[in-house]
Parts: sequence; structure tokens; C-alpha cells
Amino acid sequence: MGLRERKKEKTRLALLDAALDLFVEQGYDSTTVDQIAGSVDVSPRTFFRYFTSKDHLVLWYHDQGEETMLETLADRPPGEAPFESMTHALRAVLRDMERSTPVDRERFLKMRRLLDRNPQLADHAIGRSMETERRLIEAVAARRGVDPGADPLTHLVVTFAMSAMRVGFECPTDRGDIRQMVRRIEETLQLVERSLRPGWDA
Amino acid sequence: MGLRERKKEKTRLALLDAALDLFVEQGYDSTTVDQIAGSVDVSPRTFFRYFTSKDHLVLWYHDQGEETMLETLADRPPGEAPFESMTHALRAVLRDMERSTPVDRERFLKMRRLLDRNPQLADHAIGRSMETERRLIEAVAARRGVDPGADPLTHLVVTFAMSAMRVGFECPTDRGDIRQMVRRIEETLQLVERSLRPGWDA
DNA sequence: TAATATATGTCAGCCACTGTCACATGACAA
DNA sequence: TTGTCATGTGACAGTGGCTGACATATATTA
Repeated sequence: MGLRERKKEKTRLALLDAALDLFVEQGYDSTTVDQIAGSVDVSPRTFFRYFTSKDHLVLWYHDQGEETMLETLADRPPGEAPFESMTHALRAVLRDMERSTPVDRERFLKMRRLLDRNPQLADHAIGRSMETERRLIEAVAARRGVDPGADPLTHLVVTFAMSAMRVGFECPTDRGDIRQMVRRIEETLQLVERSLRPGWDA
Repeated sequence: MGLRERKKEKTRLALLDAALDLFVEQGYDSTTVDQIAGSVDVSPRTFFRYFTSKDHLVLWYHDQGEETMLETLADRPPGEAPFESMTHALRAVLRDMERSTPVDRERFLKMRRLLDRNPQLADHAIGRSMETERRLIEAVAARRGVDPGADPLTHLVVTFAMSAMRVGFECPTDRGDIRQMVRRIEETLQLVERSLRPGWDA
């Protein structure tokens, strides 16, 4: 990894952390891109070369989660029942969350608080999740050898699994504690598993 | 209904239709609010007195669907199984769609095409749907006499039902034909019903 | 070291959106 | 009908997110 890339990564994280701090401190709306760029000594124009929009800052972890799930899915044995594969993909994300560093957790919690307080940001986040679902649907459809556009069952396999994630994530009592949130998602996932008829995804 | 209100309603619809036509004609992004306002002979400032944002134009039907579902839910017998109630709420929306006027359908289809082509709009739409889910969850939780924040099962009842709506709505083969879309959603809903273990929502 | 690729700063500009004030128009009571 | 009040509208100035274009500085590679 060259000097160039290292510098970029550093700038990216600096922008992200500066932005999160400003948002928490003075609110999302009343923080300008100029301020964010200014506090990292970078031109506002450069900010938009790292993040496509001000909103995009807060979707940081969605990208990681999606990557983890797609990779896990690709590694599952070909003959496995599709919903089973999805549960493994989902639990891989949960493991990542448990193993994350304190710095990562702090970022995560800041973002979560922002999502709670800013509906427009929540919109973007959920939109991003839908994009992830679309990609997962394609992956699952490919594994099953069906056309993703014409197979509702594949859609349900993905959507049902992701429901556990959403429901667990939204739980208001878990603010500020990642482990508890992970536990809640795990419980919800088990509830989903119990609610489904055996072999429903054949 | 006084003259004032009638005029407002007329302006509102005029703005909506003018906007949809412009969007379809020259694309969402390259249509400015000035153009929309101009083609209805109204000041740009006034546009924002009718619609909180340019995006907001496209969420027209989400409001109606939500209202229908909440009303239906309120009319269901108290002892009914919660998921059963949700399926009735959902099917009430489907009936509304089948009975809609040609003018309504045309608006609907235009909006759908816009949602397909503009990810940012899709984000807002799905965000609006999540808001609807939240309200439905509250309603269902109230019926069951549980705390909406602490009962994952209630969340799943709503989310599973809405999954049918989303999956059916997104199906790419149904563009341009509302009846076919309604049929697809109905089929998906039945698939959901078959996939769940009897009594899972008790 | 020279040639090339890439990252950044600067500047000019578009457009969504808002606050404010003056004015016009419909609603209502005397 | 007329005066009074509430409400809808236009005009204008301003903020801030975001983009394109060009010049310059900083890595990479030969």
C-alpha cells in the first residue's frame, strides 16, 4: 500500500470523524461542509471527492456490512438451503460487530444517534439497505439458478432475514450498547427462524 | 368546502401534474422548481408552500395507502390474530388500487417510473414506507396490548406483511399495468402466508 | 531524473430551499 | 354592503449543497 493510498485513507477518516464530532456537537443541519472541510484543513471541493454528499458520511458501516454478507454468501456450500445461507451471512455481520475496536464502536454509536435524530438521514440509510437487499437477492438467485426478477421466494428469503436486522437495529432500548443490540438481533433472528415453516424456502 | 379550499386543491393538483409531466419529459434532475411553478403560473416560493420539497411530490400515494391500512386495522375485530388483521389491511389497499380512476392510475404509473429511475427518490419513498410501518406497529401493538418498543413479534407481523407489498411492488415485469401488479402482490402475500408456521403470531 | 498519473485548491456558477415583508384575496360579522 | 381579519401569494435577498473546469502540487513509474 503506497504513501498515496495511506494518505487518502487518513484524510477520509479525518473527515468522517471531524464531521461526526461537529454533528454531535451542533446538530447535523447546522453543520456546513465548509466547517467540516475547514477543521481538517482541506478545501470544501475535496470533501466531495471523498464523500458524494454530506449525507453519505453516515452510511459508512452499511458498506462494510454489505461486503461482509456478500463474501460470506459466496463462501457457503452450493447445496445449502438459501435461508440458511442468509442466516450465516447475517451472523457474520454480528460477529464483526462484536469484534470491533472501541474507536469503531464509538463511530457506530454516533452514527446511530444521528440516524435517530434526522429522518432524512434515516431515509438514506434505509435506501442504502434496500440496495444491499437487491444485491443479496441477485447473489441468492444466482446460487439457486433462478431469475431474480421473477422469483418472489428469493426476495422473501432475503427480506425475511434482513427483517431481523432491521427490527433488532431499531430497538430503542439498545442505544449506547452494541453488545446488547447484537444480542437483540440474534434473538429476533431466532424468532424469525422459529416462525417459518420447515422447508418453506425449497 | 369554500372557494379558498377549492382553489388550493386545484393549485396542488396542477402543480403535481405539471411536475410529473415535466419529469417524464425531461428527467427529474433537469427539471427545476422554477419550471414547475412557471408552468402553473405561480411563484417558486408558492411551490414550497404546497410541497415541502421537490422530492415530496412523488410520495403522494404513500399517504393514501397508509391511511387505508390504519383505518382498516381499526375496524378489524379485537380478538383477531394480528397477522390476519394485517393481511386485511393490505388487501384493502389492493382493492383501492383496482378501483382507482384512470387519471389516478396514470399519476401512479408516472410516479412509479420516476421511482425506478431516481435512486434518491426511491430512498424517500422507502423512508416513507418505514414511517408507515412504524405507525402500523404502534396500531398492532395497541391491539395486542403490548409495548411496541419491546415486542419483536409485533414488528415481524407488520414487516412480514409489508414484505409482500415491497416484493410485489418491485417486480420489474409489472411496469405499466396496475392490475398485474396487484395480482403479483396478492400472489406474494399468499406465498408469505404459506411460508409461516400456523399460529406463529400468537 | 524525466514522464506520467493522480490528488488538491481555486473559482465561478446552478439550484433547492428559507425568512421576511408588502400586497391581494377570500371569509365573516355588523 | 362595508369594514375587519385571516390567509394565500409574490418579490427579493440570502444560505448552503453540489458541480465543472482548469491550474498546480504531489506520488508513482520508467
